[in-house]
Amino acid sequence: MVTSFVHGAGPLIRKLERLIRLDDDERRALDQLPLRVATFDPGQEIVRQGDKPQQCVAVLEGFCSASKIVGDGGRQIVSFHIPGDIPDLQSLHVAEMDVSLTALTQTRILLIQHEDARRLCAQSLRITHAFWRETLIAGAIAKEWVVNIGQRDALTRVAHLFCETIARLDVVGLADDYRCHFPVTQEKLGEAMGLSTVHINRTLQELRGRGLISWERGVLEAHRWEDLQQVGDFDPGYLSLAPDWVVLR
Amino acid sequence: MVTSFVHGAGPLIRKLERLIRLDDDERRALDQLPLRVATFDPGQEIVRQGDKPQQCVAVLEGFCSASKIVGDGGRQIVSFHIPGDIPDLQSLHVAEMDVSLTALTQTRILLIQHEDARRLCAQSLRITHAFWRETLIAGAIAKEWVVNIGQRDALTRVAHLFCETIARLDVVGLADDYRCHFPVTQEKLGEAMGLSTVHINRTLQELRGRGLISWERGVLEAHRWEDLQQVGDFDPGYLSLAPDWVVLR
DNA sequence: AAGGCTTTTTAACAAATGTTAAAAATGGAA
DNA sequence: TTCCATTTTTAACATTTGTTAAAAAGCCTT
Repeated sequence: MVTSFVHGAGPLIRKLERLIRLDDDERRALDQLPLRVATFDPGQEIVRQGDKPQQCVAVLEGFCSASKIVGDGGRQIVSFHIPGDIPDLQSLHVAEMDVSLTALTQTRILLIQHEDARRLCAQSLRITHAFWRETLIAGAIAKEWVVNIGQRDALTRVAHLFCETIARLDVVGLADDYRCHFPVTQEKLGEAMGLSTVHINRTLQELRGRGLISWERGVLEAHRWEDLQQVGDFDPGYLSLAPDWVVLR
Repeated sequence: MVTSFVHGAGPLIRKLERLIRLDDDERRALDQLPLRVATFDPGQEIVRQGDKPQQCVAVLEGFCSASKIVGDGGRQIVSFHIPGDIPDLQSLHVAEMDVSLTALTQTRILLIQHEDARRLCAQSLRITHAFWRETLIAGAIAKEWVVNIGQRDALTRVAHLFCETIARLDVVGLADDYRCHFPVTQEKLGEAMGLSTVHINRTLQELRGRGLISWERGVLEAHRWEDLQQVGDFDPGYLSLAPDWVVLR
């Protein structure tokens, strides 16, 4: 892992400001954070299940997955992470990583020492709430994944994931006209959806055959967003937070 | 819904002290909370998906489920809640309830006004962290449910849920020698596991036939805990937090 | 004890998805 | 360009799980 010190809290500040308003003091505190950046190649593990990390990571560029290994050797991807996500914020409170984070593409990661994150929390209740809100969104997405895998057939399930992905990327400006980067193999998609690679392939052909999507060379496009939402039984409500003035005055 | 004012922050204080240490000021603040208790009959909805509640609930007695409805009318239970849980704490930050909470048994619920919870957070960083930690455990359980439903076959899946339930009830002193109340119909169990009632029944017979469990009149017992853990591919790590001194000094 | 509702169990069959293996296509690296 | 590895696609078949319906058992109320 190659890391370098940087003075670039910009992306982190923008991230937190999507979660909650920050005042000048808070922005200044974030700006003074000693941050490092690390780069990972596709397939590299960023953090491993069972690790006891002393830092959190924020995705600057690239895509990652969070996965757990089961007894028989299978792997379940429990979330995909996109730029702006802080996928292991829970490591501030949980002793051992319950998932592995793996880079799906060339990925740039911001490293935030736990110590620094805790100092920030102690200094600013609002930043604490922002962190908490980040983990709540992750929890809401996880619950929706339970529903998706537990109740929906393969076609609906995959359509739902595509909708979720486009919706989340849109928030950070990475989806343009229902078109986004989605650099995942069909095998990975299967691991995320609890489906075999072969069945994923069948399902994709059906979605393409219905003219709902195209997905080539890692670029996903929804051709008829409304219809895709309907086929995917997708309602984006679970992705959004209450306005921060409800929480903090 | 019948409610009555009470002066009984005791259970709430004990709950939070399982999450983080509290000092006298914090205990006093909790003690002064204007709390109400509500009672629900089996099958009654405590909070409904889409609601915008002004309060959180803490389970004092009884069992509840959190579920989401899907487009075709199906229902997925995304979590079971036991005494000590605060199942809708996320409503402090999320505008609309993303799940419905339903009483599975006669249930006593403590109501905490959002306003009061927010004041507590503003007064005590430690209580904020305690709340955050509660939601993180819920998130960890949700991720494990994704794994359970996505990767494990029916037998393993149900065995895993039984292990999780016994382990969680044990923490609050409600499991004795791997024996606990688990007042759920096979239909509900199916909704939780993404399996049909019929298949749940087949699976239970297999578990009983192997002498791993008994489950009669709502009382679940693991006869050979180690073996049940193994069949259920259960590792309780995801249920526990870092000691609080790691987080706050 | 009888009646009626809910829950569990059984059975036969249907459908969705998994498995294995191989062929075709794709994309880098030399 | 060619080669090699990875990924996607196809095919045939196996297995798990779902569906429907009805019977049996359990449980609450009268």
